[in-house]
Amino acid sequence: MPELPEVEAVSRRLHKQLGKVEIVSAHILRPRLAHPQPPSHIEANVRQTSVEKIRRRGKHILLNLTNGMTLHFHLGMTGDLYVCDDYRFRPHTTRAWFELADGRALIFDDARVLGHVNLYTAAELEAVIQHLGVEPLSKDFTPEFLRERARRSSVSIKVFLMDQTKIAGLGNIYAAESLFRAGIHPERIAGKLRPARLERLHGAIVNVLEDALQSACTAYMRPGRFREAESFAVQVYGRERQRCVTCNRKVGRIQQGGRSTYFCPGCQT
DNA sequence: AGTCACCTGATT
DNA sequence: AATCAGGTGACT
Repeated sequence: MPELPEVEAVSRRLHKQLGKVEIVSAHILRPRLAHPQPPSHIEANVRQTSVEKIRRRGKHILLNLTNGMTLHFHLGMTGDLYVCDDYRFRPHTTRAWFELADGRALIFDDARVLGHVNLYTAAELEAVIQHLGVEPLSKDFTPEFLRERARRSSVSIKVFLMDQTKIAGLGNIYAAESLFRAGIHPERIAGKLRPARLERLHGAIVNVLEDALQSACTAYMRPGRFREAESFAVQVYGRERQRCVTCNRKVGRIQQGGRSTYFCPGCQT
């Protein structure tokens, strides 16, 4: 599920749903999620607080609590975070939940249990997120920034794009889609790309993320039905052996850093 | 810089 | 039964 656009949509939905309701209790059903903190640390310290502010940084969701601490979530591959109207009807894949004073519940739903939930002081939080790179939808993300960061990198551009310490929030799907839109082969070495190509890539990243954010927001705001027409239109991801939407050649798949990369051997050079 | 382990569920 | 998965950190 979640790369930057989906995580942003989850944050916005949460902002809408949550309001200033008191948290009555916390239940960490899978201790691994809170590792290395013991679940009791969260359970003991969130009760009788409420959420003051909701922020996103990269793929991380940060809930500032009224007691000065921050509830930190990372959704991993399959995580989702939302308010359920009745805590008694939480789904089977609920891995942590927070009972709210109005009878509702904040649910952390994560089939694969690869996500994280932690409770941090300001200093602890800083240590966790300080390594993150630029926000790609902020003013700080410029073609010059991308050029500077790519310059000394000897990894493939696909692996570079997924490095959270360089750009925070791109994952496997949108990295592949950005490279397709920019016409760049995923195995090109980041540091060897010419400025003009990096500039095109910069534009492609911003466009892909804006499109995907739009889609994610409309999709996530409707509980239940997902509207096909509004979902992000992938052009290469998951389309191995299907025809390229532009040149009609067959989309290929390779392995990079243990992940599948989809690309068009005709359009991406 | 590449591989693996962490988990579970959906799909082939 | 085997393979695949939108992530990340810890290992060679």
